[in-house]
Amino acid sequence: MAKGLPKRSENYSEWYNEIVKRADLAENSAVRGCMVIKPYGFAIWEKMQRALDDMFKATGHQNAYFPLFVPKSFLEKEEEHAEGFAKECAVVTHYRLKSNPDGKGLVVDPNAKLEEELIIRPTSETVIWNTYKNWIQSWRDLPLLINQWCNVVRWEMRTRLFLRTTEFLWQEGHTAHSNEREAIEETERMLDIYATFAEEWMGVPVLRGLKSPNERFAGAVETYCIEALMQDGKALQAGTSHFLGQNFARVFDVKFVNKDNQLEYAWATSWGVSTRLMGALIMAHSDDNGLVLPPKLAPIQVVIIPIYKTPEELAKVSKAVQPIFEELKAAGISVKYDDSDNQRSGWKFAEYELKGVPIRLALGSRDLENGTIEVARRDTLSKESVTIDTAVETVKILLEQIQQSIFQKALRFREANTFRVETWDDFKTQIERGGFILAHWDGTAETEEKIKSETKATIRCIPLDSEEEAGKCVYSGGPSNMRVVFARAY
RNA sequence: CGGGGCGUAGCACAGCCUGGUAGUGCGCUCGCUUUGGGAGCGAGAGGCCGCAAGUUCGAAUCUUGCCGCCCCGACCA
Repeated sequence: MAKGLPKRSENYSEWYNEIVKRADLAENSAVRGCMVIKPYGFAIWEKMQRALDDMFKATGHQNAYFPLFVPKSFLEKEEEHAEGFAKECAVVTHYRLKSNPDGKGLVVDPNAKLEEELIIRPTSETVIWNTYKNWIQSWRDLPLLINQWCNVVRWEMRTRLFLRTTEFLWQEGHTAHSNEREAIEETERMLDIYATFAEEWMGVPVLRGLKSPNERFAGAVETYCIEALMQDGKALQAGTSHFLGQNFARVFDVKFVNKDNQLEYAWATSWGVSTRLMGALIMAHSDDNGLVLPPKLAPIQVVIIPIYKTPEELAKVSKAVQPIFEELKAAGISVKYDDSDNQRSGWKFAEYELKGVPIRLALGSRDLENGTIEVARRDTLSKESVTIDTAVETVKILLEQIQQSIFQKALRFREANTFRVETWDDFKTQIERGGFILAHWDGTAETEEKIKSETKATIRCIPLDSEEEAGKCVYSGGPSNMRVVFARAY
């Protein structure tokens, strides 16, 4: 176990915080609720960005950039949207400071009050649809498939590194379509991309589903989401894709002439994932030794550590390492040879485990004699010695295996922690133990609200693949034709 | 905004109750010995004890006020 790291099973949130800190991912900044993402953490985020961006481009999307500031009048336009975000907006009211006439420092210059307040974007639907008005005239302008990578600000009461920060990084896609069917297809396509990314890149299995009306994005007709289960039994919403209908087109007057020469409002979608994915990644796989990274997202996939006593010995080891290092690099594998002499090898072992590096190779004089090298995998902590000439091949196979294996492990965990529950008593007992609960729900907001206030459990989603099944609501006993997923969530 | 807790070296903390030389561990610097799972010994550097006022011969310690941070709720990607 990593020295000084709290045990995952004893205090999950402390464990989480320590992993974030000790693995050099991020830290709280001096600015309230904001975080500093450190280079190692950012390198992981960049890998996520690149993979997602490639998927967006492959489905015809283009990147663009829209303003940070949203005039208050924009935000007001769509009523539900405005109401949903009003409580968490940072507002710019002035544009100038001046020296404090009563002493040191600066004060807001009262003469520099803005005529209209500017909101720092909590999301960009309004600025973007205000722009789309000028971009869309004809059905030939559609579909318009735009994404932007940016930061947003939501003034949350309580924050947690990566999971909920006042400012966070994300991508938000905003598309416009000429008809409803195509917009819904887009919404589902993007959800699918998110699910694929979560499972194949992050190794995090997700449920795909619809949000209940209560949990829907403010201003959306339908919100699709992917939900992941963390190791402490709590759910994490990992991505959302919204079908916005014509709501934003209507309030921003985005009309186009269709093929029948009729004026029509455009149909909208929006979808996003954020740096919260970093939190999901950490919580889904890591253990008492630190972070566990899927090879596809690891900034360093293989670390090579020399074991030596004297400089001469190091020189010999380095010479033996060199061809392996080059070959791995040539194979497109990100490899680091850590021959720094300010730490001992045992310290390095622990350090790279803490940082989640998937594979460690260790080579010492004993190996030189035997023509072997030690290969250790981070996910299982198992070690084996292989002959030096098979090392590169072993690494290639192992990287694949680890990627699969951590996904399978997370999947088994989710399966073992998903429960079909029939009675309210069982529900209350099970929710305390964590996990996903599949239960019948009468479909009313009242029941949903009562369950939430009595147990802190929310409907995470109505799974897309769930089958019709007659049953009785676990709370009210009312009729239900489908099970929904309940859990406590981050 | 309610309820708890904490501000002392780069980091983690003790000391405060009962006022009197500023401490410990980690980290850092130097030296020697070590080196196949977070090395050992020795020597050293490093402090406006959160800020301000008060009580006192004397305050890290007592009193009051302020500021900041963390945890638990309400809010949430």
